[in-house]
Amino acid sequence: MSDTAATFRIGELARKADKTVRTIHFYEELGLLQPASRSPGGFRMYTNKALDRIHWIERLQELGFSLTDIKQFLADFHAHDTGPQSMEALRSFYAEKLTETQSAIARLQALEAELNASISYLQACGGCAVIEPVHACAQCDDAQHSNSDTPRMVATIATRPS
Amino acid sequence: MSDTAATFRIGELARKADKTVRTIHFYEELGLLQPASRSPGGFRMYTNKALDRIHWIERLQELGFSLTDIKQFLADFHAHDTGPQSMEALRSFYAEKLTETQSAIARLQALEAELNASISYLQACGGCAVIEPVHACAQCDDAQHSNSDTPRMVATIATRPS
DNA sequence: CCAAACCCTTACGTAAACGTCAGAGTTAGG
DNA sequence: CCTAACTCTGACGTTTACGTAAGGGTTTGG
Repeated sequence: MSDTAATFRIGELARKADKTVRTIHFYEELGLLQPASRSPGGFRMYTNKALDRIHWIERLQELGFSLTDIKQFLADFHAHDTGPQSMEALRSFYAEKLTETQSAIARLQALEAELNASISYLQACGGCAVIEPVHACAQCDDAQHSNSDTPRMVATIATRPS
Repeated sequence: MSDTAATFRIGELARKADKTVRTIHFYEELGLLQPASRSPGGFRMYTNKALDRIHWIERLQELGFSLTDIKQFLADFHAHDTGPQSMEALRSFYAEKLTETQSAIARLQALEAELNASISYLQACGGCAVIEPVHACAQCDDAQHSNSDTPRMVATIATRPS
């Protein structure tokens, strides 16, 4: 939690958070972030809490939430009467995303494996003497890449745009 | 690689690929997928190769490619004169995405850890007797969750929308 | 040969997450 | 007090990946 209750204007917040001013305006339009106060002239004034909030939003976006998901959650969160109820809402919100995150990881790892297989298969193409365009590769049975089948991610593309 | 050179119309392809007809039209507009032929009356006719191609597109989308990225790659791929050159393009294309995939996995794993920490911290809130709204939780120092600091993803939100 | 089910092309619509003016007011430094 | 730099509130523009609808032809089973 960033301390020091100093307040600053939107431009500085934008710099600190590495967002554009427009983005911060936009978050406010969605109800995701309010300035701590306004200057006499009407400028939005923020504290470091706003920074934390923005980082939190970033995290949730990385987890695959849309901004309106987040807005929706914030509404739910504050709709409860007691702290424990709100916290339980937060917990189940996170719990749900945890399982989604885990399956996302699994999917990416599967893709990683496919990429690795494809890459090592393709490595052998470097030593190939074929001078024809790539369609010829469809019938390739060069001993170079002998052991395994052609990976799907290679086989599929080495054919003319059908 | 799906075999049997039977050809079918776009509706069947859509069913097999679990896409809408519009999506397949759209892929064609982008140059990602051409029908193998047209019926006398002008209907698009496809073979199972189209299915493979669609699956390939799906994979790349999961890897974070936009459809225009894919279009761009296909252009590059076919722009080479020899098979080995094209294959090298494919290899470096995949190699680049491999590292991105790996860091994506790392990021998600970090998020997974944060979620786990937050969830187990929040578990303790169930036994809390506070009846006030959630802002009271900001000063919580209940012995329930004694050991660790409040996780960032909890601390940030347990404060009023500032 | 007839109708239901499909498909064609053309073209405008949509949601998300901002980008980009425009015209006017506000602050901070000198 | 003046000016450069910043901010304000609209409000329309942009990209991606399709959705949806219109006004037609095409296929195929009976």
